[in-house]
Amino acid sequence: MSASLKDIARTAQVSEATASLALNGRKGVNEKTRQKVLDTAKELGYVSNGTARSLARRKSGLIGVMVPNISNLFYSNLVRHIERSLRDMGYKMILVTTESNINYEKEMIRHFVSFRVEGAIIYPSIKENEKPEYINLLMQNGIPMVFIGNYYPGIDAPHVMSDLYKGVREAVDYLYITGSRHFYYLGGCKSIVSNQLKLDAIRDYLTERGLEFPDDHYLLLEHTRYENAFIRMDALLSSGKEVDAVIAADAFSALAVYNVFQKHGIKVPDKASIISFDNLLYPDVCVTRLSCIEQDLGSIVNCTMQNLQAMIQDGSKGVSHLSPTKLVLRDTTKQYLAAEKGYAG
Amino acid sequence: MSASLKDIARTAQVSEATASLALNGRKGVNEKTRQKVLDTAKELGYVSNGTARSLARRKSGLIGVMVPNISNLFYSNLVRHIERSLRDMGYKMILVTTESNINYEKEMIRHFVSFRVEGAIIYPSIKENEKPEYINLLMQNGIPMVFIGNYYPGIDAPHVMSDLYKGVREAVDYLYITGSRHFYYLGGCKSIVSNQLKLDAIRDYLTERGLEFPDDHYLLLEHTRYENAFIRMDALLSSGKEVDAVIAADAFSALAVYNVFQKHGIKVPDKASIISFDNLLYPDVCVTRLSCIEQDLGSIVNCTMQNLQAMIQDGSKGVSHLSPTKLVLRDTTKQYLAAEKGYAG
DNA sequence: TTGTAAGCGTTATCAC
DNA sequence: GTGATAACGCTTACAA
Repeated sequence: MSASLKDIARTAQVSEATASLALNGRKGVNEKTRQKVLDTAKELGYVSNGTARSLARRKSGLIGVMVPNISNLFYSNLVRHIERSLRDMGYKMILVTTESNINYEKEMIRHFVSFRVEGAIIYPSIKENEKPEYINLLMQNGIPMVFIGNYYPGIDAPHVMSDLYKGVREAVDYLYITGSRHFYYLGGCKSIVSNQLKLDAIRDYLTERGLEFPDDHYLLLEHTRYENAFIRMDALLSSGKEVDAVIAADAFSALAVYNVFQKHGIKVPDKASIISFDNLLYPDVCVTRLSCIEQDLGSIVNCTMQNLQAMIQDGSKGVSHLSPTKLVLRDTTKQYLAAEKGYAG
Repeated sequence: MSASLKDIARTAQVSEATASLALNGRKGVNEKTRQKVLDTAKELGYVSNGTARSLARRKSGLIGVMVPNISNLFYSNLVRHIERSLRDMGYKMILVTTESNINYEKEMIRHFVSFRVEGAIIYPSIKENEKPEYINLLMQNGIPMVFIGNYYPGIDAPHVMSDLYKGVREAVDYLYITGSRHFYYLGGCKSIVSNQLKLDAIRDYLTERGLEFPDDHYLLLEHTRYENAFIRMDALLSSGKEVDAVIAADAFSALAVYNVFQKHGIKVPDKASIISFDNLLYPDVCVTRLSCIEQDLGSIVNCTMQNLQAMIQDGSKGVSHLSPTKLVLRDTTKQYLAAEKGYAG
């Protein structure tokens, strides 16, 4: 069906070996023969068989990238950054998604191993993942991996992510200074490290100020999305609870919160403030211009890549890294002190 | 480094052949030997080498999927649908993006061929693509392909996409009936079929009604996104042009248009209507609840998959299909006649 | 039921 | 510079 090296060799009247050398631009082959080989290759529409090459070279030129899904702007932007780096580095990407399903995640790890990726970048998202040891399959097969955005405790691999604890503390500090006292957090399961870090940051800060952060101020969102957030928040306000600060794990739930405040006649930011994560939606298309904790995808990806490259080349262990976040203040937080603290608008 | 079939064979004291048969669940192998093989495989942490398997079987189990990018909700949703189907069908997906760069697109086609994908699903996005023949590389290598969402004229492959012409006509009809006379279209380059279809639909309808649709009523957006749309629209209104109907190629530019109308004190939908494509953003998080032409991703993907499967199995040619769109009326169009025409809110 | 051996399409190590 | 030839790790006739 498709032309093989053998076909080229036969047509160009050289051995397969020379044909291979010529096609791979190796030195030590007569310029004329090279030209002949290249010409017949083009003529026959030859495309080298990557499968066979991977096998022979014991190198696939592939990097596995695993994210929960790509219909989420955060992940898709992350992937875009990764893809660009990978292109620059001369790798091809194998992108897979897990839908936060542990069986898919396991399957995809095997997929990576099966195709002998040279490295793996993994965004972990399985909650209550008691035994994430299946991840070790990579290392057992000599495949370097780095966690991005999050990590599974107990797995001996470096992680590169935002300094969420610090970022949330900074946000809580700003909210506290501007008068908020009744804090709520809307987000995912705390068995996931990133959520735990955010909760800890809130609780620690408030505790230091002699305030409480009761368990029921943590609204667990199964899918941290609009409807769910709206319903939970609406119920909360209808029950008469006082709430003047909400930190939401994503923009859609934050906007849901805003709409609920509107519905209940609570002025934002006068009576209540909202801070969300990420800064990926055009602020001007939204019902309100959200204040948010922006993550530096570029730096996260850069650091991940450096790690991975070092691990692949030197066989080094790699080193975890926390990337600073940036508090972006817009219309869902009070303006008080904004200038002095140096927060960007 | 990683255990191979040979290792298993040696440890389990059988030949490689039997080990292979056992691992692949083939019949004709003693239950005891099978168990022994399976056990040692698990023990050694064996993962079969997909590269070698592809080579030996002359089948990769891979389907190539190519989209312009994944940071766009339309594409990422499309991919999510595709991925699910592929999983059900037992294929693995190789997802690549082109950033609408013709060199990347060519490179990725070769990538597909190189790894001998069993089929390819391609969302074409290169404008002014004079010579899209490089796409034929797939067919030349016996790889069935189907265009999704759009197509390159002149390439002999089926396409599955929305019936954009009909969808836009329906929208224009609604706008006309509700009083609009000065139509504008904001979107991508008309060298791309999908844009051409939309423009034709508008022009044809208006011509039939004895109205004009001058060339400068088509605002070409390089990247059909917020800022660009805002600037163009703002300039237009500032120049004093009358505009009472805008069809925008995506939600972000539609929302930009809305903001521009607001800025100029033009009431939407009283004085001007806006209809965008896609229905992927929660309407309630936006500055206004957009009316839109919704595409049926599910049906597009289903049809694509059926085509591809038939082409792979029977070697059939595949057949193009246009999937109906749905006009969703919300707050950027007048309510007149909405009920009678049976349009959903 | 099991083993032998010939591929699959490359690359890499040698001689020549 | 070039050409045999042996890997690479698996599948699959065909024998045994």
